[in-house]
Amino acid sequence: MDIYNEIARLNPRQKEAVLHTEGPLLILAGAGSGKTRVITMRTAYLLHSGAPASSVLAVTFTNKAAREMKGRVSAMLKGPKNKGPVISTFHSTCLNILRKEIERLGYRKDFTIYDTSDQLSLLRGLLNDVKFYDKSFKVENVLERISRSKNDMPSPKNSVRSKEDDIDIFAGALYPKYLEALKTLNALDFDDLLLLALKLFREHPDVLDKYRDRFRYIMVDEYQDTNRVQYDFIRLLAGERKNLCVVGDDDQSIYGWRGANLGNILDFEKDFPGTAVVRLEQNYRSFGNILLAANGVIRNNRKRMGKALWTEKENGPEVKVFKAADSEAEAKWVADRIMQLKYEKKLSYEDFAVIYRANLFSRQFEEALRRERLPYSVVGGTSYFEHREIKDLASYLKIIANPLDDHSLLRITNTPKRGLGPSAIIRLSDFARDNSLSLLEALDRAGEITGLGEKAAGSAQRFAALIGKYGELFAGNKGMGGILKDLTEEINYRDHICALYKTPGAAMKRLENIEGFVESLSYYEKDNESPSLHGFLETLALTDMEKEKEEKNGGGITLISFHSSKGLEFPVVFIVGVEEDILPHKKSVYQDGGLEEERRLFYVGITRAMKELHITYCGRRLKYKKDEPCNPSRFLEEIPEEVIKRIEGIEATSPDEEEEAAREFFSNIKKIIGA
DNA sequence: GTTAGTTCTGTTTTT
DNA sequence: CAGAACTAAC
Repeated sequence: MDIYNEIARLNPRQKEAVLHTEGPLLILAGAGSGKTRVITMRTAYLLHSGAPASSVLAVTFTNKAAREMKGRVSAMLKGPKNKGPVISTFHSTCLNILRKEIERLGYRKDFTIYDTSDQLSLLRGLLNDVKFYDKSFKVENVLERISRSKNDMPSPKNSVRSKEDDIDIFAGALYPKYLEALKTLNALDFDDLLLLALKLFREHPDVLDKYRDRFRYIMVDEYQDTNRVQYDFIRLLAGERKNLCVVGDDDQSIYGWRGANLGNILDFEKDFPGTAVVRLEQNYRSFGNILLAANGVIRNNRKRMGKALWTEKENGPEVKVFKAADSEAEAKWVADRIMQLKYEKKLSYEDFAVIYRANLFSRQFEEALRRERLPYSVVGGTSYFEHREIKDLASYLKIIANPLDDHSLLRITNTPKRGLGPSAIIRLSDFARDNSLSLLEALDRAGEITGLGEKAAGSAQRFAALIGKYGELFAGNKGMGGILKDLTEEINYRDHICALYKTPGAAMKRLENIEGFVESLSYYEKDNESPSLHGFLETLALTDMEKEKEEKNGGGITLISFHSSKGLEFPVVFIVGVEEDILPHKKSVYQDGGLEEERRLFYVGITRAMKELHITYCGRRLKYKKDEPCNPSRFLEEIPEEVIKRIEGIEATSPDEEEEAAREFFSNIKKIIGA
């Protein structure tokens, strides 16, 4: 049997994790400890020892992780090519359940999913009719609070709501309105997907039983990133059987700001008595010195399970710490160093990564690399779905798929212009409200509205008819790409875009995006067994459309943020901008647990490196407009000095910072006295 | 309904 | 400084 051979090649800890199939299991998988290998093999072993594939559920956070795991599992189960286990993200797992059962909760089945930008614009609209709207509250912050309260619902474990500030109170006041709005729009936001699935389990034991009976073995990846709702969901699903295996690394929890609850992993043993804990501490990725640096840093965190990576590999070169005069010098040094190493060690560009705290830092490195003609690609940044034209077209599809979605309809009633300005819209929405109609129905019956001009009424009715017509066309579920294309032509969207963007280049780009969007619908249709408009919209909302990204990532040196780098590895890593106020980010220092999370971020960065690690910081840096001196990060001192080799840049730190400060001081005084 | 001018604010990001 | 987001004026 092949699988036993494979298992025999594992280290003792790994083996233990793979062979433990019944009862709760916590795998603390350090960076580079062969985690993916263990969980795929564990899955294979489960199936091999007789568990039906459909009884195994593996939940991940990202589509990427799910895809990767699926690929590796199916490669391992080369024999019978029948259906594998269910491997999907939290959100799509819940969505699949809701699609079948949501009517139990009094929702309609044809709901649509609102992404963050939908949520924001919905909130903006709501904000306008709220009294105490303090403009210093940003919609984003309000949404964050709302989402937060959705995610850490009070429960015995965290009922203490210590800090309540004005935004909290405000968000609290808005919360019910927001929920109500979503409900009437027949829409769910991302949080709802999880929350409602949980509600379903809580309120309908028969449904819960059904799924408990089906999923007998559950695995959760990146468990340190789970929030309260996810925790409850999983715990319920695992039920009495508790064949629950969670895999994670408390030291790599870097999404606390998004609601991840480190307590979930720290308290797992308490919550599931009899848990077997397996620590995977042997690292197969990095040279010794890199691990010494990583351990040295992370050791300073108090809230953790405790774990130290070790390796059989040699120590390798020291960690280079470079102090640059300024950010330009930093970028140039990195570029030069890459050229040199590439040549010396015969590496390829793909072997290098530059890791920074915030995406905006990518710029200086892009410039330096471009100057030296080194190929690179930037990971992250604004997604293509943020583009207005994509959102417009998506809104068309949404209202077609979900006739109750007033909000999406609102976005496009006058896009492109069809003579339905604000006053007409107000009349229409009033009419809808007074007669408890959806906005679309109101448009259809615009003729009955007193005070609405004939022209506007006609336009509204024509528009409603258009939506109705395409509703029927799309209901056929075939040739949807073509139908969408017809739609864009019928509404003259092309002209709209050309009028909007004056430069031909910009307009061209937008038009290409539109074409791309139509293509992605056609592609979805071809790729899917039973395609539907709803299905497409779900894919749109729930997947990152990785193909797009991968095409964009044309190889070369990788420029990436700490957050996105998690899970990746590179032979040579440069961690840049390791300065106070940047790496422990200025704002993080005040949040509780903030500093420790920043430290974990640094730890994640360090452990990406396989062979060589470089850390850089600047003596001074352009901040907004001013050139300000900066200090090395406090985390640097936590790296054991013996693994470090310091390199000083040319002493360009102005020999007398004091003199400069003095000069500034005097010029300020001059200003004050009005000289 | 658009356009130009003004103010403000600068993390991390998946679903 | 640069980009977004909001306002005021055409």
